[in-house]
Amino acid sequence: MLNRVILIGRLTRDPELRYTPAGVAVTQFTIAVDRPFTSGQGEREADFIPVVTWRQLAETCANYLRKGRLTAVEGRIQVRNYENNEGKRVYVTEVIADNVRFLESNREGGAPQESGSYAGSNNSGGGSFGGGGNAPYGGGNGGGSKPSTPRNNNSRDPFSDDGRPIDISEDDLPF
Amino acid sequence: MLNRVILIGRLTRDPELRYTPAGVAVTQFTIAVDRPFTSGQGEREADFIPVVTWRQLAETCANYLRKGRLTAVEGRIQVRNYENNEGKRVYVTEVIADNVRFLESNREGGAPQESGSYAGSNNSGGGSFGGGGNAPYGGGNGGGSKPSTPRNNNSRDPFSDDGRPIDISEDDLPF
Amino acid sequence: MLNRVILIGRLTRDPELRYTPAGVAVTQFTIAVDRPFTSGQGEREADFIPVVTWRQLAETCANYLRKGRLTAVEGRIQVRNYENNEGKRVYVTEVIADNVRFLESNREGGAPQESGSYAGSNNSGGGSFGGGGNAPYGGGNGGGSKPSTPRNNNSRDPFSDDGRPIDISEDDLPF
Amino acid sequence: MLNRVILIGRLTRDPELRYTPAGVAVTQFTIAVDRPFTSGQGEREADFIPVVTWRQLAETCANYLRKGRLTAVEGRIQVRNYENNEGKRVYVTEVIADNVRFLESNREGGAPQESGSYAGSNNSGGGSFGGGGNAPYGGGNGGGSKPSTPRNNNSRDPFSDDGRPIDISEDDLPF
DNA sequence: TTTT
DNA sequence: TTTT
Repeated sequence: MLNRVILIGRLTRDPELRYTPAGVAVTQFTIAVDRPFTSGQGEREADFIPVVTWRQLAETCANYLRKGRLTAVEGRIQVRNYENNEGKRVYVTEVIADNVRFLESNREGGAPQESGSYAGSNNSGGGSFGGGGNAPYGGGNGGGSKPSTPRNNNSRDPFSDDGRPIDISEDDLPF
Repeated sequence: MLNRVILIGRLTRDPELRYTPAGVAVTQFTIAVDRPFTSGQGEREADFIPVVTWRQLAETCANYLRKGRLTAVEGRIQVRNYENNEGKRVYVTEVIADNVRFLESNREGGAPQESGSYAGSNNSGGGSFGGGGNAPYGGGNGGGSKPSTPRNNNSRDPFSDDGRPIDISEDDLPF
Repeated sequence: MLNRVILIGRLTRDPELRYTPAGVAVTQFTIAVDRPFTSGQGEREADFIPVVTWRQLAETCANYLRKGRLTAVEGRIQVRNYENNEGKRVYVTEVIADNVRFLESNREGGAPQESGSYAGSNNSGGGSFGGGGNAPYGGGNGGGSKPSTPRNNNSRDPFSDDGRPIDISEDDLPF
Repeated sequence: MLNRVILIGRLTRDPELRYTPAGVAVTQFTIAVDRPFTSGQGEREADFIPVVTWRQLAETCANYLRKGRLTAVEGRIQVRNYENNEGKRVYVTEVIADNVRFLESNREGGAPQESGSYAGSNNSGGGSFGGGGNAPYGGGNGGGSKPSTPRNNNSRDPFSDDGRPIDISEDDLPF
């Protein structure tokens, strides 16, 4: 009946923008959030929490977020599951974000960017990677930063780019 | 740097109280939270979110929560991982709760219990299931408790209806 | 840049539905939230927090909420100010809610209603109190409804008790 | 029963550190949070939200926060009231913070500081303004920043420094 | 009375 | 598999 998450942490990699077969933008990234205490061994640990954004917000995140950036994320916890190639049910827990705030700007030494986007209207999509990424608030994009090429290739990760269509079905589309 | 979750939903089962080898109480349960929208096929789905509580709060939850009960949970997302018996790394995402509110009492037809506990002091543990379940706030009640009348609500309420037009202008309209 | 509030408490009065001159529905109510500690004199105190809802949600609240009901509110803090009749600036702090959950049903002894509404589309307003109060999710129920059995909870639950020791190590112990 | 607030915004002034007669540190500051929409006149507005911190966290905030800094605040809404000098009851709404995160460092062009503090242990206090401000994490304090001298002098503001003891009683002391 |  |  109520499901609300707020996180502040840093991206572990550049975000990955994809499109569903129907052309809806999705971007995924992981945010590292330091724990508020140290482990038994005196080490400061972090939780690595997967985040998913959809549509306009997906494109904004792909355009503006980068590895290492301090970021605030607001959303809800979602647990989806699928059957892997060994016939075993795998559970994936993600934060579906509807609000993302960029707490550090693109420019070196610059101030945090007073931007971010609430989940916006549907994007009729083109399907081409990185296409149509409308900048919010008319801003220059701040650097050669086109959305990073995916680096990982683990068939268990629903977001890995292995040339096959993503395993997020249209059914997972929120709102 | 910040990691906060608030959930309201229902327990899918009775909670399970265990003790670590060192005698620290842990209880786990899963809370079903309905999604705020219907799926493509028009069905209302839910997320099943695992919750973990420790120490005194663990014992209180084990004593007072039951399958089906409406419950509010406050905590943080934790992602731990371990190697399974096939040598594969498995990731487990849980909400570590530090505040749990029982929104329905134990007795049929009763009012929600105005209780719940913040994470408390360490419990040196006994090991026996259900042992030591100290009632919060002085005692089993759960009883005839009709919704408490709000404490005081005299002329101080700025929203009392005194027949004059409201002082909210159109400018205050959000969204 | 981010402003999020979640409250659970009880209404101090029935909600008040008004309409702006342009016919937009607004309802206001105050929610009493017990403090999580007792005062120096050992009394349990509460905060009385004013809540405002707009449009469809305003009408739903006016139709379903009543004095004393346990209610969850999600929204943002707003501080507005106006000049009073003595020419003095008065500051008013309210929670502008975009999500309200009714944790107790209308009928005595009934289960909490699995309803509530996200801020919806504009309502062109009628002006008559209680008009148009569309029940959310198809209808008056409120009835014999014993807590719904959680939808499904088959073998997928990672916390089912299968007799083996739990896989949480002492290292996972927080705080 | 549950009362949680999370804010991200900028300080409108340097924070003000005081001590209660019993020597407990309190600091107050206001955080400006931009609204997520523009007003009818197309202007972007903000809410100015008063924040109070106690004890160790109060001293940390006084030492590290400055006007204009981007800051995350976690806490609860508190509504207290007192009688002003005209015998009228005045309501004051504040966020009592138990977690504050400094999202911008003290150094120009530097990275956000991975610090902040959870509400800590009591401080037996000295009573002298600015005394005893133990730096967290052993850090140098980062600049000529001694706690700002108070600037405002409105007898209605419980935090104004007019030479009289503050009107926050020991009773308001949380936890 | 306000921050970028 | 991870961020500063």
